[in-house]
Parts: sequence; structure tokens; C-alpha cells
Amino acid sequence: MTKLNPDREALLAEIIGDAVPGWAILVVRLNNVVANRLGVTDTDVQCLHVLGHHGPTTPSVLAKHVNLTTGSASRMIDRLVAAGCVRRVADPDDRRRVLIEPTQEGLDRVTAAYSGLIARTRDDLGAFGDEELSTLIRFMRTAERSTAAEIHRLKSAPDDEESPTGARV
Amino acid sequence: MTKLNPDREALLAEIIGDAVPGWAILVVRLNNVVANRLGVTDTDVQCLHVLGHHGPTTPSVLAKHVNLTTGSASRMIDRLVAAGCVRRVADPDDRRRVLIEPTQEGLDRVTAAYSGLIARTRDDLGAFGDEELSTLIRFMRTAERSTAAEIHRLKSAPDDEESPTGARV
DNA sequence: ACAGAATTACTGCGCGACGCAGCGATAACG
DNA sequence: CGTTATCGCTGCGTCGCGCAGTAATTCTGT
Repeated sequence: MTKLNPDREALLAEIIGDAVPGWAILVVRLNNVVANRLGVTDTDVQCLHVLGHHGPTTPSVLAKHVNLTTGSASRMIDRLVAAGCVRRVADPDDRRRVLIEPTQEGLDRVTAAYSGLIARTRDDLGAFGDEELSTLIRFMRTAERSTAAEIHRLKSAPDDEESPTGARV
Repeated sequence: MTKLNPDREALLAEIIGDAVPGWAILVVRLNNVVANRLGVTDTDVQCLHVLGHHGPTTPSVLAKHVNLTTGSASRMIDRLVAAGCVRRVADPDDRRRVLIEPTQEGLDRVTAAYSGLIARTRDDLGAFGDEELSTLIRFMRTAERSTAAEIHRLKSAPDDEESPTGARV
């Protein structure tokens, strides 16, 4: 399937070197804008996203997902509770654990903040056929897997095995 | 082009509600991990990304792209200069201005940090044909435009015209 | 041509988010 | 049943950030 089109290398370079990074930059920036608008930290909105994506979890796993210590996560949860976005629920099976679940207001606030982008994206996707949508999903899933794998690799690496080991640029 | 496939709504919902958010969460988390690995702030790596994407710019426009005040941007540039990732160059045409340009070491450090993900993504894209790659590029570009437009809209909105105006969830 | 306004980048200062270390409470284990 | 591990939470110091003010330079209007 490869090397059929001589422009394929150009397509790959455009995706990897331009399209994806350009989008990623704007995603990070949008999250920051949304955080400022909601009056919370970037970390807090990231936490809300994780909650919306994984469902209610404990502070410790939440801390892992946002790269925070459990202490800082505790403070973060304090802020989100004070903001009315999140609720602490005691775990009946393990009385040490506390489950963090988003409140309806919290869910509404974040969905409202992203409703504009959602509408735009829905419009944009109107220009794509069903097959193309499937292609997009397929790529997003693989990108998700690869990104997760890379996160795991970087977090469990001795902090300097990149030049020797890593693939050349 | 719409409503041909009864599953189309499911595809749209999966992209907008699951695939894109899931990937976006991992992207910002990866940026955080990379920042910790490079020993700088999330904002700093975002700044480096902007420099790599837009080329050398002034502190003020850099501040706009990372949602910082010019004062904080000045400090950020101080950090990046101290880290050897960036250089201050006087603008000969306007002696007030200072151009910020990444150093070779800075470029190498960030590309090295992402080399793993780049390799993985290149592998992933091997499973896609040329037409599909074009589709991916097309979507990323529209997503880029929509995200930029949404950022601009949110930043210039009176802070509370979301429930009345915004599209319903 | 020159005085005033505007732009650019840069510093005190206070606030707040984060990491680190330590603590009490609960659970798991031998 | 005593010991150890896990979970979540609190002082304390550090540091990034916004706000306000400043010096230098450019632009503007008459």
C-alpha cells in the first residue's frame, strides 16, 4: 500500500510536521482559554475532562492522570468542590477511598464551554463521507494508543535515554 | 450527503464525544510530561512549539499565543534563555522590539522529546492509504481553523454569553 | 520640526498552584 | 493480632503568573 504515490512522503511530513502539531498547539491554548473563562486552572479542566472520559475515580488515580502528587490533587479537588464542579463521595467498600464524581453543574459548565467548538466541528464533519468518518475514527484511536504508550514510556524512562536509544529525528 | 447512512449520527457522536476529546486529553498530558522531562514549564514547551510553528517572533505576539501578559512572557523568555533553548535578537528596524528565536539546542531538545511519538505515528500511518492521508489532512486543517476561531470567539466574549447564545448541548 | 501619545519590553509585589515530607485512618498480610 | 502497606489529607517552601508602573523607542499631529 506504500510507495504507490510519490507524494506520500510529503503527505506524511505534512501530517506529522505540520497538521498535528498545529492542531495540538491550538488545543492546548483553547483549554487554557476555557480554564480562564471557568475561573479555574488548566489542571482543573484537565481533571474535569478525565472525569468526563473515565467516570468517577479516586483522587490518587486522578492525580496520575493529570501528573500531580496526591497532595496537590487533594487541593485541586478542594478547588473543584468549592467551584461546585465536583463532589466527594465516600467509598463504602474501602473507607480510606473517596470517589470523585462530577456534579451536573460541572458537566454543564464544561459542555457549555465547548459547545461552540462542538457545533463547528459538527459542521466541519458535514464535508466528510461516512467512509471518511470511519477513517478519521480509526486514526484518532491509533493516535490515542500511541500517545498513551509514549506517555507511559517517557514517564518510566531514566530521564536521559533519548539520544542514545531514541529513533533519530 | 447527510442522513444517507443511519449510523452516521453514531459516527459523529463517537468522533466529537469520544475520539477527539480522548486524544486531546492525552496530548495535553504528553505535553506536561515532556515539560517535566525538559525541566521547564508547560507554558515554556507551548512557547517552543509556537516558535517552531510560526518562526521567530517578538515577546508580545508570543505572549498572545500562549495566553500570557507581556511581563510573564518576559520571565518565560528569561527561563528559556537560561535553559539554552532560545535567544534574544535585537530587531534592527525597531529598536524597541526583540526577536525571540529558538537555538539549535532548543530545537533538538524538543524534537528529541517527541521523536518517539513521531516514529510511532509514522508507523501508524502506514495502515492508511494516500486518499485516507489526504482525508486526515483535510480534517486536521478544518479542525485547526475551527479551534482558532473558537479561541478568538471565547477570548473576545463578555464572559457570560454562553447559555443564552450558545448552541444547546 | 517637535511635543505628546502610543507601543514594546522589562521589573516590584502579592497571590496562588505545586512538590515534598509527614500524619491519621483504614485495609491487607503473616 | 501485630506489622506493614495504602489512601487521602495538611504545613512549608518554591516558583510561575497577573497587575501595575517604568524606561526606551517610534509614531502622530499641527
